[in-house]
Amino acid sequence: MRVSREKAVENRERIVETAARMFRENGFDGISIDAIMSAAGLTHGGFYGHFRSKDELAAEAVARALADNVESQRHCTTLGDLVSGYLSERHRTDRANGCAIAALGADMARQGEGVRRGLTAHVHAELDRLARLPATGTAASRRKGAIATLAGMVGALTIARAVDDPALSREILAVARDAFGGERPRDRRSGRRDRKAALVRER
Amino acid sequence: MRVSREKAVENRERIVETAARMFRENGFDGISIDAIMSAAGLTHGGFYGHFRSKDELAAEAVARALADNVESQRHCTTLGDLVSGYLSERHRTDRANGCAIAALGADMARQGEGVRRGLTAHVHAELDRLARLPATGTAASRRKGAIATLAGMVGALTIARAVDDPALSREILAVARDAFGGERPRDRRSGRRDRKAALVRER
DNA sequence: TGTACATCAGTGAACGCGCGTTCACTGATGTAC
DNA sequence: TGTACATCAGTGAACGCGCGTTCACTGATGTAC
Repeated sequence: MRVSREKAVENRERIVETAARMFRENGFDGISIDAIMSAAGLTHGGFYGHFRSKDELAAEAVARALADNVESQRHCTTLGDLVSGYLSERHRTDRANGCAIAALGADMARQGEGVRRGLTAHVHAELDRLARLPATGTAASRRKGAIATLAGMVGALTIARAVDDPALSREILAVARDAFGGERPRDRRSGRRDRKAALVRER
Repeated sequence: MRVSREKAVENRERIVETAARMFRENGFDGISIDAIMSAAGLTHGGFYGHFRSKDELAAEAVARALADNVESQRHCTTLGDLVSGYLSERHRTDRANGCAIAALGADMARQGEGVRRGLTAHVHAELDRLARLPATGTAASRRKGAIATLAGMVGALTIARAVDDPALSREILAVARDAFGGERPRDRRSGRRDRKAALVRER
């Protein structure tokens, strides 16, 4: 049964949103077109009216997921806020709505052109954003800091999720929050650079 | 046709080794039992004489891969050596023989008990090892450093592999090498803490 | 040590299932008059 | 504005394929005498 053009656009939108969540939760190979379409309230047969292949949907879904990630970090005004949110227990648990890099990780490298292009653009943008947050330092040093911070966040979240031991998982998140500039709730006042410097000095 | 007990043990061994490489290269879902058995020089029918399921092989293969990772890092006497090797272009390219955490990343969290238990044990051991490498610092600060270093290495390698832009990929590896204590070939003499401190100071 | 037989590692066909994809069809929407 | 018809978004059955897994069979190995 035909549906209004407006409704069709909404349906397509809902498929992409649903896929963006389900791919992050289950991985690219862990979820079928049928399951995505069902979750979007449609049947699988209509899929190819919207997309040429599962790969094409994957590319759009990853782009959407990454755009949502940027949007949900928009309220963070300091690096500390951003890192604390990223390395929170909540983010560890909520894979479906969290960072697509950490959720799809190594599988990204095995995906098609579309997915990888979207990811690359996002990494460029995210590094620019992270480099703009600190108030001090040269452009070069801030870029280096941005790369180290992004790598640390993605790695810590990936390991914290993979590990089977809740105490170790919590420890990894807490230490990484500290090391990569996150602020603890009770301690919002002190700046990031102090704690980071302190950690390094301790070594 | 039957085969000597000795040969059967060798065959099983070869299946695990082959799987350890192929899973890292292609992901858990990206490679079939048939493909693994063929690569090991056998036919798929014999598989269930050695393992109860693909999951069971995955658990053994991951354990093997992680043990190989430890073995191949045994010659590293300084943190700098270890980090430089981990964040090298060679390691980025050679997924099949590299770090299993970076190669299987987010998929680990979606695997069964066996895989995750093996990974958890490895992370504990690897953190202990990393914490023993620096000559100075308290036990607590060295453990924190170990966690930050492991997270940074895994994240940097994951992103460097996923990204579509060779220049960005190289930059991420180079900066992470610097930030997480790797030493550049031309500069082996200066210790890790100096450069790390320098980077932080710049900020 | 040699012989006869039981064992069992490996083979290849087969099974059932779920997947990505295709397609004839339906019926509400959009359009031409 | 109302009517008749063309369009096409969505449906559900079907296709072909590859997967994990099973199984009857083979023939070399291991063992009992």
